[in-house]
Amino acid sequence: MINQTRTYHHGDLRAALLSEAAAMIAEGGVGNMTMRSISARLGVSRAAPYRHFPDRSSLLCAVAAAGFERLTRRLRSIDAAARRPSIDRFRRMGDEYVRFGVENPAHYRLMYGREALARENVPELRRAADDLLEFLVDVIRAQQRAGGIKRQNPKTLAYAAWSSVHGLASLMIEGQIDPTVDADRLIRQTTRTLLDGFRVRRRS
Amino acid sequence: MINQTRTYHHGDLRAALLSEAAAMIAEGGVGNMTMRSISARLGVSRAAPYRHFPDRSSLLCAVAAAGFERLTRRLRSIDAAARRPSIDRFRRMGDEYVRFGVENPAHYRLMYGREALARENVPELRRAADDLLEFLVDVIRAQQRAGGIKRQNPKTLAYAAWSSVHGLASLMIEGQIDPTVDADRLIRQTTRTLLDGFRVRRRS
DNA sequence: CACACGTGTTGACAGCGTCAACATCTTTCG
DNA sequence: CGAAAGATGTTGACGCTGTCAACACGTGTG
Repeated sequence: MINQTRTYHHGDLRAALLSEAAAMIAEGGVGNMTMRSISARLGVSRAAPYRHFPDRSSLLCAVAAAGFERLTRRLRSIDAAARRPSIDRFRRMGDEYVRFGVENPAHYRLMYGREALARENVPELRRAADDLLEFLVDVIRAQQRAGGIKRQNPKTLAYAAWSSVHGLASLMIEGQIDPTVDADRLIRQTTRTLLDGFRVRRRS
Repeated sequence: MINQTRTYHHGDLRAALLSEAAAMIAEGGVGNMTMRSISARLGVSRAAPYRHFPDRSSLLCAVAAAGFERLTRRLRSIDAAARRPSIDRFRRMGDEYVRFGVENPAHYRLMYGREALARENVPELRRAADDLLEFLVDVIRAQQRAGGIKRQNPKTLAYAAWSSVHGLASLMIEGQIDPTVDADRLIRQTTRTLLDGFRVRRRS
């Protein structure tokens, strides 16, 4: 609005679409972003977005991929904060994962939802999700080397950890958790229990 | 007055809608069930379903609730199979939960998805999901009495268990799991790791 | 300078959920 | 027994959607 120089060409419509789509989704869910409404908000005609994304699904996929990248970066920053792998830091990464979901419910839903029908055909999204898993596996390998968690196939353990935090985030987002329970406490206790299962087994 | 199952014009349109909707969702996902297409398949006009459900969302909610009931029944049947709570049977309930999701991906998605916008306004659905949680808590209490798992707030443990199996089911359904890994094996290992975290803590 | 190409616009179409008005069938009850 | 009441199904219409074809404009390249 400050600088709205009226030009026939928008300037960088593609980037504007990505950012505006994310904003609209955060405001009112995925259904809030229609091709017509986002065009109107950006001051272009309803067909203009189709010059940058073949269809609505593709735009959503790109937003979802950006979400995966943001999540991975956030987890990575925790991992990088300390120099040696501590088991507690691993647990706090789990907390952080869940918090990301709870803080960005609509975006998180989109990342894992089936809204993006063509997800198989969008390598960008596939790679973003794969990067997250790969990062998880790396962290687990480091923890195993440090002797903090049991020596099982790290990928299998990564899936187990991912399942736990993703499941908790999903349940919280979808309103399946009793609102009277303390959310932060539940998150912490869940990651603790998860970690207990990851520790080196002390056979009875 | 509320004489719900009486055959007037169609026969039992309400029941037919529920069953046909479930079938269409299983065939092609939630988006495959449109009010117009389901009407056509049942040989009624496009507005007829509105005599039984106020809108599409409500019909979906009812189908979702039926899914929760079916899932709970399935888990309950495992629990009832043996007379005393065994820790392995608890684990196998987790396997069964994940299998239900994988076998009914579209239905499972609907149960936990936001497709049903009015879910808060549909007590039937709320209660069906609550029943599932309640059943989980009961099972965990029994296991605690039998001394198999640690004595922590059973509801907290139930949420942790639910998170794990729901998360794994969700990841598998959404295609986030490397297709080269053996699914059954992954499920078993995940529920094992989960259970390790539930066992009585043997402090180092 | 011409021309091609990337980008934005307009008009149009079929499909959707949903409502109001109307039609038909069943039940109720005087 | 018959009429009124109510439940159930139909039709027409509206505004919304995603998307395409045809057209218009600006810009960079030869």
